[in-house]
Amino acid sequence: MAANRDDWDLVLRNYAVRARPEEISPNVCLCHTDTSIVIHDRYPKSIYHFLVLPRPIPGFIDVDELTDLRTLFKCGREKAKKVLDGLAEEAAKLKKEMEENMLQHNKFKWDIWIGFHPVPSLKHLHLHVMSADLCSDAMKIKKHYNSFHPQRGFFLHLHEVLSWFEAEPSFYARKIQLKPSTYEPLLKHDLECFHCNEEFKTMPKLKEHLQEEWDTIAARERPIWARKKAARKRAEEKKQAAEKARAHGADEGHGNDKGEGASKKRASQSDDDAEPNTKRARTSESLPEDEAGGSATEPET
DNA sequence: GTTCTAGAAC
DNA sequence: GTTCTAGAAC
Ligand SMILES: [Zn+2]
Ligand SMILES: [Zn+2]
Repeated sequence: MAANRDDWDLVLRNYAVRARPEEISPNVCLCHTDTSIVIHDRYPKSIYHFLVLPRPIPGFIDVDELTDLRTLFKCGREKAKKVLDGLAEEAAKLKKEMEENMLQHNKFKWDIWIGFHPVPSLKHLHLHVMSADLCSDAMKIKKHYNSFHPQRGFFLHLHEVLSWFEAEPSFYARKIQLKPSTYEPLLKHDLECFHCNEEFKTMPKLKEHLQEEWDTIAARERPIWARKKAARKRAEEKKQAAEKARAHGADEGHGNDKGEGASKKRASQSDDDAEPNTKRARTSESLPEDEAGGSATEPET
């Protein structure tokens, strides 16, 4: 079962066909259902980067039909829709967890992209669910960058793919061909920042700029989320104080039933715990609990 | 998908 | 001389 030079493109399929996904290393596989599994991208191209893989289902869909988007559409419109809806549902759950993790570890949350590559390198359909930053050590070459640029056209957003089902039959028919020749040239496009469209001549320059873009957003957003958190905390304290006062009043029977609790805290403080904006907290891709430094063999894309 | 590295670009 | 890209991988 050695990972030969010849089967590098089967990594994802090998996960998808596992009868017991729970036996896959937790450093690789986050969670699974009867119809899908969620794994870490082994070479994440953003701060958060996951893949949702559909599992073959006896009597419904087999592994050959799940090679990529093109083979999925070839096996029928209704079948394709069911698989995509299933992936969408899983991605929505994952997105929510990612946002919670962002707030917890980065003190703010930012956009999340959900989509496919029309011409994938690895076999087996995989839905990318990734944070919108493209800041990562594994982001190295132009092809990587353009394949995830949200407006380049190569990255097919899930909502876009789903919209094909609502379009004219001729449009649908054309889209589901997913011809490599229409997509591959997009990967050669000049390097442009997806935030501000500035052009860069080399990847290192672009990467430096992308980091600055993210730092700027973080510095802008963190104080906002810190204030929200502080407001929630105050509201909770006020509520608890009110309950305590009510209970106390009932016990002693000396309540002046004005309904208003005792809490009158007026924090003149501007911000409880506004983080210093310079912070570059960079939580890794592990979601459920912290567990950086995973060294297991995670899948690549 | 990545790694490795020749040679282009600066 | 160093940085960076891009094509082969038996
Ligand atoms: Zn920019
Ligand atoms: Zn891929």
